[in-house]
Amino acid sequence: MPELPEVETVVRTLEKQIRDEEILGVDVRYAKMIEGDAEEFAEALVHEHFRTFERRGKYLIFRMDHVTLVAHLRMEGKFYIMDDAEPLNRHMHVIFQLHNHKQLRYHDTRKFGRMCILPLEYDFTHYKNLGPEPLSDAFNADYMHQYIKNRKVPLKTLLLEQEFTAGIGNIYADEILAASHLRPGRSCARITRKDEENIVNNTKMILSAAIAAGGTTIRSYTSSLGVTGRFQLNCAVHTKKTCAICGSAIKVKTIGGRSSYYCPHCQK
DNA sequence: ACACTGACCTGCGAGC
DNA sequence: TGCTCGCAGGTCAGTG
Repeated sequence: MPELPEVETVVRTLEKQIRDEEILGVDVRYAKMIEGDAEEFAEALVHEHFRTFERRGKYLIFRMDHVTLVAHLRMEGKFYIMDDAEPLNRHMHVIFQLHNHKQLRYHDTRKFGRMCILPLEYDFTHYKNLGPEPLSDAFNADYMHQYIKNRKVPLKTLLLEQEFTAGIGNIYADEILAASHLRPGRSCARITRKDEENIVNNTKMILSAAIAAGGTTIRSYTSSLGVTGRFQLNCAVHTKKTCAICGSAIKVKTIGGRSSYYCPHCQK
């Protein structure tokens, strides 16, 4: 379940670990992981160096010398940096050979993650119709007000729409709505201007707190644990049994096809 | 244009 | 104990 804060942590951690490292070879062990031709993917990356590290929504973006490498972890994707003498397991699907017997390994139990190659100068501003970054000034109450005009989807569904804002997943969507005292099933057509401001402000607060918390794990990073970041920091409602504020039993409801946790007392 | 559903995958836990 | 079944969830194609 890596969402924006986790992806940000992974990108910053990898930057520390493999910046300017050269790829000597690429072994794609599960071809469907690659969008496009897996052999061309591998060939395009040989002798390329990891130059800069960016994130757009939940996408990891590595600018190399002549191409851009893009990766999406989906639910369970993880990068590991390991010695090439370490045995591979059956969930390691893409292996990047580096110098000094080092390897960058992509691990994904459910094989949902994807990677692809794009041109070096590719502009990700409108990639896959992604909306504004939630931590940017472009994501504000005015923008939200405009966006939800003529819409009536549940707030939970709205927050998960990457076209609305890029990077929020199931866990943080629940947390943002809990902090905003709004139920996930509430229609976006039935909220006030003040609610819009609360949602925007709480989104920024919760995501930046999560990034700050994830960032602290960089120091304790060890290759055997994978480059993951700290997941699910101090959730108020997600997967909780009782509300930390009022003690009410947390309810679970499927909204937009996803389990949504909320406090029936604190959220209206 | 909008809204909703199923497919993609595998591991795990509940229930029988 | 061993089996089946449903669930987990990000994204996209397909349908209404």
